[in-house]
Amino acid sequence: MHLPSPAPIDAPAVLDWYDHHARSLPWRVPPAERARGVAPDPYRVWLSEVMLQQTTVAAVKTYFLRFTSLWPTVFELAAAPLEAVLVEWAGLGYYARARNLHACAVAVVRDHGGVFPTTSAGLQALPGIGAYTSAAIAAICFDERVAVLDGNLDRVLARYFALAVPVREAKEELRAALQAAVPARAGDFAQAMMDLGATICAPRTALCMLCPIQPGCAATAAGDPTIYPVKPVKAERPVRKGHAYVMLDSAGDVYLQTRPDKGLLAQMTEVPGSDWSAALPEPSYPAQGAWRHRGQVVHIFTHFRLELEVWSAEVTPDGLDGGWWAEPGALAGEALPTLFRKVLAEAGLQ
DNA sequence: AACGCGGGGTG
DNA sequence: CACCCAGCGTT
Repeated sequence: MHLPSPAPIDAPAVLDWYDHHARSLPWRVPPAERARGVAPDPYRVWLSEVMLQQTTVAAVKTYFLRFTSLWPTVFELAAAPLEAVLVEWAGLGYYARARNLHACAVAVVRDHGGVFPTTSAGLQALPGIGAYTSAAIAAICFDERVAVLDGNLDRVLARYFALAVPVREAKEELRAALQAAVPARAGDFAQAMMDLGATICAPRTALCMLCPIQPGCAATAAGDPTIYPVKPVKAERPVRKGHAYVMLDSAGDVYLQTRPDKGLLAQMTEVPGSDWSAALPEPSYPAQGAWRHRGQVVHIFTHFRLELEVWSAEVTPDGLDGGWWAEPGALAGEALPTLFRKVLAEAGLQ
């Protein structure tokens, strides 16, 4: 429909390129070892894939090493308290992933004897594993011949086919075109295509002279590949404003509490604050004290910009309920998202 | 099908 | 600044 009688993707050329130029990554089995029969550990592949959802390789590396050091197998991760997983995940974002990660580990141990399912369909039934992640694990670990389609591939394929509409409107056509190209070395092919997107066919640059599928690329033939993928119309980012209250007791400990079970930053740790709204509310201090305005923290979420006024005071802890007092030196061990680490820093802590 | 959901790297 | 990243679950 949207694809003009495309040239098939040259999988042998892609694999040959991968054999020489694969990125070395902590969770990856290099192609030479894979050829000798070394199989990737599904636990490590799964963990890396969940961390890599909407997250860059550079950001994931340290978290991956930390997690695999603390919890080398799915059994240790399943036995860990959810709170410990959230603490370690803090800073990586999209915290539903951490809750689903733990739930998935528990399910694999409880329902599958600690062995991950070996098909994309079986994997997709687990928490936090969707179309992309199930395909990626099945291909990389078990060479299931399934199309592995992520954001990198959206871009590579949109260029290869000079796709005239936003990717969302042609997703299944792209999937079918990719599926038709998947070779027996399905795992290496999937990783090769993603490496291609990350290192050659990058968002702002396209090093077409190095690309193994340049001969069939419609965008290169037409001129400038970087005009693809066509962007959908973008929504404006609204501003929300609010207050954050950093309370200290006479010992210098800071008052923390847990956010609600659902919504933004669910179940993570915070300092008390106001609602966030388009107009800045009047301050409403949660306890008596000599409140001082410490400054403003600006934090960009995907769908809005947040401006928080940061206040601090030494208070008498009357009427406070549900939270706890933390020593400033122990804040690293709290499940604090980056937003609230900025707030605490603005108030002079950590 | 559209939306909510973090944070950091990059140009 | 804007853009985008090895997406998923909910509605």
